[in-house]
Amino acid sequence: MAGVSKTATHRPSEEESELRRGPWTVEEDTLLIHYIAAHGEGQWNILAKQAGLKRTGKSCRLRWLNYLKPDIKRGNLTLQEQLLILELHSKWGNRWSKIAQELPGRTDNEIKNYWRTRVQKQLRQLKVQAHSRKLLDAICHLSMLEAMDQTSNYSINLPPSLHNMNLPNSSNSTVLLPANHSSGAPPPPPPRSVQQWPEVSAWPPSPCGEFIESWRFDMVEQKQQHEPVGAVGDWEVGDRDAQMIAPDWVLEDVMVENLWSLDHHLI
DNA sequence: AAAGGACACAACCGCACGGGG
DNA sequence: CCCCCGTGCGGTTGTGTCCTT
Repeated sequence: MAGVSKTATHRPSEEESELRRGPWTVEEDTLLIHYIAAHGEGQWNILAKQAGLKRTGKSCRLRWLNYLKPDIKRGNLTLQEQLLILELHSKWGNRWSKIAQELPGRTDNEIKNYWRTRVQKQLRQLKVQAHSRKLLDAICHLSMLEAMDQTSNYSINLPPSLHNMNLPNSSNSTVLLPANHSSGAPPPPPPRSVQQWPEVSAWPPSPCGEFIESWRFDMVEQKQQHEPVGAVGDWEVGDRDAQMIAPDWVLEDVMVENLWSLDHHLI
């Protein structure tokens, strides 16, 4: 990569030998930031020259959008963000930029890296089938489990897109998420009604339980680093939204078609 | 302590698309 | 209609860091 030139496709120019590649230096970052602060972004090739950067316009644009832009959010993805990525990927596939639009402050590159390094690894290890409803089911279980986690010091607010999923409305699969905990306070303990709040172990076994447990463990490990609730989305969880997915729920056709378009050889 | 492997992430690449000349 | 250029996107790779043996 750095210092590796693909000369077969590289367009030669008189300045080629001066073009820098690889990691950006602090000085380059400073140049780019100051130039954009004064002149705005866009016209990246011109920008690169006028700013005195020995980089391609493309490289400048990428550096700005993925790293230097002021509203870029640093740090680990929150649970909410991870769940949203899972859900959106199930709908849109590898449309990283589109997914990134739903996560303010996160870049498509970051989400893509997260998916390839974390999610795909997990799916591969657990041999979760692509294009299976199991995984989406697991996501819903996972959301619910996290929301009910008594040791959690944060609350989880499902993204609106999850509320719009085609969930069944059967009486034995409702009201598993305590409503009215979107203000940042920890979720209240669930009422001990067996019918409404069955013990986790008494729930219908998830078709992807191993995946869930693995994922939960992964998430618990990250809890120390989580941002305060509300730092990302202000998703509200209302009574209507506090519904749990049943094990036999029906996927919308479009979701089935787009579900987990992972590389088949990896699964 | 050292070596090798695994992992995470920044950065690059090719390609596609749209607008302007 | 064609060409050029800027931009955006998804896939891939290089490299530093962490982990394991």
